[in-house]
Amino acid sequence: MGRGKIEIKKIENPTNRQVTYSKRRAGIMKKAKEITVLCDAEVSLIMFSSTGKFSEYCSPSTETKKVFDRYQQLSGINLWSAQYEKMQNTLNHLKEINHNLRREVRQRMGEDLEGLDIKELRGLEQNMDEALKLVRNRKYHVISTQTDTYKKKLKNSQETHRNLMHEMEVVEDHTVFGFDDDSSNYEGVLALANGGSHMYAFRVQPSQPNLHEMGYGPHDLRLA
Amino acid sequence: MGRGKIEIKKIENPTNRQVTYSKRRAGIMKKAKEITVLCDAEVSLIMFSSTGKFSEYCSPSTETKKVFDRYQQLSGINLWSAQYEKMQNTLNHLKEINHNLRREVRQRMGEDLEGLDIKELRGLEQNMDEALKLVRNRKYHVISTQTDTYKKKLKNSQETHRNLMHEMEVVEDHTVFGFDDDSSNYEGVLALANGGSHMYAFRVQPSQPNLHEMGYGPHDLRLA
DNA sequence: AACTATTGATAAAT
DNA sequence: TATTTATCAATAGTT
Repeated sequence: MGRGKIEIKKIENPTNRQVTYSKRRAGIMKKAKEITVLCDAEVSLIMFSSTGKFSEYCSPSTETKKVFDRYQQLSGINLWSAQYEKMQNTLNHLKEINHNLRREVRQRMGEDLEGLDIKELRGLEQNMDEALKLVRNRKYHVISTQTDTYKKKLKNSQETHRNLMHEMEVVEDHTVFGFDDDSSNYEGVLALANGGSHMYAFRVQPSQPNLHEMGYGPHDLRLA
Repeated sequence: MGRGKIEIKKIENPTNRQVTYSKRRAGIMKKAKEITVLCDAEVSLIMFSSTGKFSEYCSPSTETKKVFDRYQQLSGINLWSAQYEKMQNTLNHLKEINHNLRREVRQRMGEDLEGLDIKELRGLEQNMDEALKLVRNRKYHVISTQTDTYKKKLKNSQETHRNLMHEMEVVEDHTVFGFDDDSSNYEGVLALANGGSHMYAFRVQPSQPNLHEMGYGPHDLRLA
């Protein structure tokens, strides 16, 4: 259908090939639209030119995704099983690690110790003992830091106050009660550090509720 | 192109429609093949007739799945977005929980304490202290159980031995050295329980190496 | 399913 | 790149 018939083989001249592609692409598109309307068919047509340009037609009643889904069903080919499997594996792997981490935490809380032999128990005890020392040290460090800050603040406000008093004395020749100069009363901070009955606020908690959706329900840690 | 032109609208006569579908389907298929060869293009054509019959053409250089993949990339439409996103969410969620669990474990090992305030440190210390007691109790329990077993075994073998000796005495009228009857020497077991310098064998370890594949490399706990 | 008159698609020229 | 045109291809209606 043109000025002389052509042999159906690759057009070597790139320009010519591109021109022919454009024309024939338009032709096929038109045909696809026509068969869609005339015959009430569903059509998905995807084309890539040799230069990589992409064009598609999809019958208006549907969308490409739906055609793909239907294609999957009818052809029996699962188009994304590979991807799916890979993710599923990663997921299972993460779940396993998660499970083990949970057990680790539980054991470090003194639960779930039935599976451990003497050697493991001894190791755990030793490890926890050392860790406890580290936590204590850290606590004391934080307390002393906080105490220093408190001392400084106190000193500052005392000075400010004293200055005020002094000014008042000068202006009104009047005496008011002041603070003790001794600032060794940071027992309050220590009391704050050791008092109260709050348990350690477990930091994983906020994301726990949704765990049930992933089948972790029965392993709930109830850590707080 | 036929005996008189036709209007492009649905053919109401079902027989006619089906005939036209067959003819035009063959036509489009041919066109698809031709453009594939002539223009070195990649084509995927999927059609469903109004009666549900499915036919496809796919250029020989590729396969339908590849065309779909490419379609996804170029069109920007993620065909599997729904399911993919769902899985991705679950995955991220698991990762987050994992991360938190790791921190929890690290904190219970005395690391990573910088982020905790006094109240939290106090709680952690208290919790670990109580947990440590539980672990110790469990250890002693296991030790005593093991000691009992040891005692029984010892008693049994002593008895066996004594019987043997007795028989030998009877038979050969000969005296040999035996065991002490006192079996309170389970210090050996206790020594075993407290001796050695092995750290607590971290039970998550076996599944750790593969973590790198999931981008957890830098968070490696080095717990053993 | 085969035929054929007719329209439609398009290769080459512009 | 778009338009034109001569020619071939597709197909609607018929058999």
